[in-house]
Amino acid sequence: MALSVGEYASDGSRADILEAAARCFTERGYYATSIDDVARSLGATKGRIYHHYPSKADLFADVFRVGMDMNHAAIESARALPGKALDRWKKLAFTHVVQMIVTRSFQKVVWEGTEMYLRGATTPEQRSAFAELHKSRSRYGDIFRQTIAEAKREGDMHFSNLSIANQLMFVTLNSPIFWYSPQPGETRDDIDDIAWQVVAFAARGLGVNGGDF
Amino acid sequence: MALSVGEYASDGSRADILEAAARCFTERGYYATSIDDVARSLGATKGRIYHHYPSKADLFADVFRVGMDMNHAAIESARALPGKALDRWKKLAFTHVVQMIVTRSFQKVVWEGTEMYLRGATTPEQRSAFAELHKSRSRYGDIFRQTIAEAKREGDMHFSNLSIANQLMFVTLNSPIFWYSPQPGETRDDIDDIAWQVVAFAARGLGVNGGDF
DNA sequence: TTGACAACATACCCGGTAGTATGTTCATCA
DNA sequence: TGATGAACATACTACCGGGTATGTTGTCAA
Repeated sequence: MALSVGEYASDGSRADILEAAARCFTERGYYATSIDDVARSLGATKGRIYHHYPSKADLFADVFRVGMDMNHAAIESARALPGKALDRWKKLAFTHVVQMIVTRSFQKVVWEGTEMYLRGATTPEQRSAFAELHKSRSRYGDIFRQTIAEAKREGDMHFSNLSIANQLMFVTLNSPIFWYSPQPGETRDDIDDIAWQVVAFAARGLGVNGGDF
Repeated sequence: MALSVGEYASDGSRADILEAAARCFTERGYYATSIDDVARSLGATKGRIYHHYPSKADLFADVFRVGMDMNHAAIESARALPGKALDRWKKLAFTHVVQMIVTRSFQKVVWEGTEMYLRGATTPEQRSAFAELHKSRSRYGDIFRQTIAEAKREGDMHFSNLSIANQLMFVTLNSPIFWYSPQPGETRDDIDDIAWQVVAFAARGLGVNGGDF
């Protein structure tokens, strides 16, 4: 079950800042977003943000952290589901895609933060904080990776190279952060329908037989 | 057949600048890349770059343009191939993926440029130049979109929503720009093998029967 | 030989932005 | 009720980076 941002902020006042920051970073990216932009979108000034966060990078990292925490929490119940790995994967994948859609801002920050870390675009001080976040993201990714490896051993998936298959799966499941935009009058069922199409594409891509479910 | 960057630069001297700019923009992104960075990676100074390009945005746009021109040229021979749409798509998709791998720097700029245009992060002056580039990219995308639509009519593909399927296909075929990195001692065959795995994933995702080819 | 221009390098300006130092207001509690 | 500190706003500084203005060097043509 998805929780609100407030549940992951260290206090209530930070929640608003986090959401505003997530929106700004998503729309313009890290470097093109100024602290004044975030403050303006809150109807406030820099003072408010610097009172809660020591630097722009720390604010960004906190959005990253909350995004990952929400992801871990969302798949918690599906992680240890008994039965076939394929069924567990379907549940995990669907939950993940819905999460990409409904918490899109935070997930784009997770994406950008990961890219920043991987290309080493961080100062030494921030590097350790980013390393921790990246480990959290790796643990999350490994859950999926191990699940599809198991599903392959059980004969329910057919792909040749695990690493490549894993990359293709993730890029597919993550892709709504790039192309999804909320439509007026859209219901939860509409989102579920989109999510299933994404999961179906990934499932077939991974070599699941009769992938239309 | 892929041509070198020099073929697309308006003169020889610009080619080096374009390649250096593509590398820098790819590694750090548009905003985090300074003109001095590009100049330094050339062993030169700003003067050289501003002698050939009026602004940073124009340089970026030219990298974008060259990237798209290379893509159009690469699929030229496969565009009007006779026979089934599915076979045409396989050729197009494979060519595209190889292109993403071997011209990775330029393609990441195309990606970022498209995102910048779509979220309107451009000044009014640049907007018209970017609009032209975006149209070029749309024409390119439509070739694939029409091909999979035709393949579906011919009963060789099975997906529910064309727009979503198209997005998922493209994000899959483009994904090497995010996760591929050249390995020491890698041959053209190795790259072809990776490309086929990507195409196979996309083909199965689009509902091609017996997608292992 | 010289003048003219391309192809740069150097030196400088200036706006924007991260970060800081210093108010100001309000609630809480001894 | 006065003192204290949290939660901000305001005012300021320092620096970085895009862009420009001005040298400098080599080449080539007349």
